[in-house]
Amino acid sequence: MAVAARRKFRREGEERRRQDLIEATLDCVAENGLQGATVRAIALRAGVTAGLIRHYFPGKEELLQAAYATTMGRMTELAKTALATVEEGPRQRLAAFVAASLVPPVIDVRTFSIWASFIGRAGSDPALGMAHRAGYLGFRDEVEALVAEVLADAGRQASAGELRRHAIAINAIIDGLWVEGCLAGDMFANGELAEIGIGSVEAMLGLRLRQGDVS
Amino acid sequence: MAVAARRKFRREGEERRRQDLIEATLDCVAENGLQGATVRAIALRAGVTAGLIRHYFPGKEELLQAAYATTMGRMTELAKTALATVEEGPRQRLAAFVAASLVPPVIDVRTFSIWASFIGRAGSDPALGMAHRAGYLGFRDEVEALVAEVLADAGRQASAGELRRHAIAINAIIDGLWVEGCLAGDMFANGELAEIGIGSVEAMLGLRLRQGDVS
DNA sequence: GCAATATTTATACACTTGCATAACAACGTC
DNA sequence: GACGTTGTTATGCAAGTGTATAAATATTGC
Repeated sequence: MAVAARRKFRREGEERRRQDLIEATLDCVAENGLQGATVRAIALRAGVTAGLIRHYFPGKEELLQAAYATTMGRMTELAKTALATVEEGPRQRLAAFVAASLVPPVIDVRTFSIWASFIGRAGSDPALGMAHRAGYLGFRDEVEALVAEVLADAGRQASAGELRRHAIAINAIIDGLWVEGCLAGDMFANGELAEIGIGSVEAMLGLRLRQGDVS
Repeated sequence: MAVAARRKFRREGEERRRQDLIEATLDCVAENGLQGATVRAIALRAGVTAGLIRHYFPGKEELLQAAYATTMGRMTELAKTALATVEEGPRQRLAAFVAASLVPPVIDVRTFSIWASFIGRAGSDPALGMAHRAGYLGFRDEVEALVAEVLADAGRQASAGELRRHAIAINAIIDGLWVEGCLAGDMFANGELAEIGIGSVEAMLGLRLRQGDVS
């Protein structure tokens, strides 16, 4: 009688397994929302059995939190990278920042699905709400600092209130274009969203960000 | 021996019950996401028993679709109402449109939670994706028509491409401010978002929308 | 090779899920 | 007031849920 053969397995490093589980979780969420992120579906995707999840996380809830924190971290990291790679003047840096936020890999359905799935519960889940707020404010402060540099570079002076308003508005247009780009990327030509984003920021600040660009 | 007394009930009209069930569904989704929208939770909130749901809808899926359609309809209806109530010139109408989108009841956590919960699955669920696209394009067309009127009123002429870009950008800033307002309304003063929105649109179009407003 | 360890699998359990069905009672009609 | 219609409740079921626990095996150090 063939005794049911036990499944072969390999022991992976702790950090590696954690990461795999988180990635599998994000895949599940992206495809079928939080509903689709069941321990069994996650385990299947990670190539392990369901029980293992509880060896690395106290429970499913903690795994989801870790997964959300991971995506948040990735998004802000991408934005900061875009900032760090441009060494030219403030205007080019702001333009690069806006543009980077409006092309892949920041524009991405998968990321958007995950973001929406989690953020939908930010209203009722205080922890999620705080996490979003922190991320948003961090992003906005970045924008505000950038705007301040740009205006200073142009020899203009802005009050704290003006700076704040500019940061809010610029942040909003990036967010709005990001959402649309993620949801209906095929409706826009390559680079069109970045173009519109930069153009809008220029209009709002009343100065050009791209030097050689005559249009 | 007290035989378990059967629950008293009233027969409501068909349309009334449908609407109640949809409303209960939206409440559940708003509070706990799609996960929270179980037939039992919905029924409890609607004041009926779970089985009744299947008397009015083929299944839970159809109830969710109906609920989503309802919110979509409400949002576009609110926008159109804002448009219809202003009879003055094109500029005032555009300003009113923007402002109406950035104050309650359009700015509302509950609506946002519902929107996010559903839209998160637009990437994988074709029906949802199409529904969003239709709604978005409808909204954008409205904006585009409005912008065309405004520019004409200002004696300016714009190519189709310019109009399209303006519509996309204005739509984006409304969306972006809407998201932030819903998620963190307490961070903004009353009317601040509307103010920022209108100001941004003015900057993008290069003309003022509010006549008497000297700031 | 061999034992010790703890990662991983397998199984079980209590609970929830959506749905099917049958019993019931509220309402309109005569 | 009796009566049939059907909106509504109650109950049951199979599948799926997260978690707890024990058994098994891959890996490490000797």
